[in-house]
Amino acid sequence: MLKLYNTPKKQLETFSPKTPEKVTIYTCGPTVYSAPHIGNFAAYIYWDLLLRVLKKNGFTPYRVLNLTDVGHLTSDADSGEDKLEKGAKREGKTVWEIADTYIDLFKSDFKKLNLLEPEIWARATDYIEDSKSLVEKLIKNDFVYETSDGLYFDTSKFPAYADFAHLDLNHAKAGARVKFSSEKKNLSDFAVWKFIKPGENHTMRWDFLGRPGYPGWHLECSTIIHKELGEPIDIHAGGIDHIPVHHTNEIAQTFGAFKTPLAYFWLHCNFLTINGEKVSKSLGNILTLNDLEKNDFSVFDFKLWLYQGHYRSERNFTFSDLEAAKNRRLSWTNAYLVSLQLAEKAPRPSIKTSEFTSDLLSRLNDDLNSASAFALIDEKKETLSAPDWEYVEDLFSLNLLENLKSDSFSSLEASLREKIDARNSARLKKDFKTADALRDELLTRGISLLDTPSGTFWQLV
RNA sequence: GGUGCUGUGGCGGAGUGGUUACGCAGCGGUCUGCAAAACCGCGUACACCGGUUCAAUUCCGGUCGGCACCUCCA
Repeated sequence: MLKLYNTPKKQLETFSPKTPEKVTIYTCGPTVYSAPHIGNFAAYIYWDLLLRVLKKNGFTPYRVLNLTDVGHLTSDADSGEDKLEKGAKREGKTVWEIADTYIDLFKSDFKKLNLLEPEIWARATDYIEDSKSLVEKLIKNDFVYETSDGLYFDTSKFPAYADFAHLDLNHAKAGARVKFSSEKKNLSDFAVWKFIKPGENHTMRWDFLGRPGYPGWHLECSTIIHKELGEPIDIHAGGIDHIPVHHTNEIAQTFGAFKTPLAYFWLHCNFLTINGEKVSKSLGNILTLNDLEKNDFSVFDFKLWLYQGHYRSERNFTFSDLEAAKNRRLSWTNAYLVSLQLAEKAPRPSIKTSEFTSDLLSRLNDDLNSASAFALIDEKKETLSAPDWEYVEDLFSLNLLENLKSDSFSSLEASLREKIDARNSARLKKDFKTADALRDELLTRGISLLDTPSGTFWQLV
């Protein structure tokens, strides 16, 4: 029985989807205007575990991941510059080129991490017509009003507006740090569509209501969910930062247009800090997957590091902690290799399998408690069979055998076995010089030997 | 200022009203021809002050920290 923490309810709830054969999931995707960093990927790594746990529970996830390639202003107050326009200016490219570049980069990093591909990659600009018709519904239902710079959602017409995030609108400090449009009726009102004024330079533009404009940044999620999944969906997931504004506004739009809730379950992951500071460009502490690799880490070390904690806890990234994760991962790799070598002749009893795997899954079913699941792996790692390790890989996709490089296990095993047998017969003859020479030779290839009462095994250094 | 989260041994990090995970690092030991990144063992932690209770790290209140969001963000 899978239990998940449902943000608006502030408690764990048993997950049961409308249709187990098609669990509808929407995970908020990136704005594609600059290189994705490890903080961005933390979210997708956590949600990947969610998908894999759902599968092991017999569900079939159907997931949409959006790519925001338009209309994302530099400020939630619907003022400021469009981020893509800004990126284009910075790099001397068109906004369309910027979007393509960073979508490609995002997808290739996504693949590098071995994350499950969504059923649908949804580019916001592919849904402009649908977005327009959603706005038309909002107009028809009398939820929007017009100002000089766009169409705004009147949040006072949605009585439950503050409920989702438990907002205290009366105490919100009006314009404390954000200057807001004086034409707005309520502080929390937000743009669903922005007008492009004559002379204003905005490359991405669409005609709507007889004038040029572009969609507000909350709009695409409501639109895409309506078009591809049909609300209410089973799970809507995203970063913790989206609770008070973005998700609150999505819910308002969907209610205004369709009079229905948006999702049954809302999952939010916490943020990463790096060396105790928030990840931000201005602090200059952005790290990409590439930076990890340049420092001699695998992206899977990062994945393991993340899963050592919980998705709802804030995590502080340091390279020395990543080192600890790397060492842990190597020890799992070696335990896995020993189980494979045993499987060649005397496999470990398979009775362990069902017990271990069900225990592992039940720990994950407790709100994706991967840290607890990892503790179980460590406790049992000396007794796990090769199928047990496959199960671990199914869930966490840590690519434990990554460092075998191009060699497959069985070809490597065959070639190493010859050397190992030669060394052991030298040892029997007390020819330790030859035996040690063979051991040293393997060591230079990154292989260490493990002599045990039940035979000699090889491992990676 | 508002809102939310949080304070666990050297570091990281789960969890629990009473049997005190797990990892990394460290130390000690075992196996071994010698070794070992292999195995075993060790450290006796839960910010502080009250309260509830037979019993609190775990519940409640307060104090003092830390962080995040309210600015684009996952």
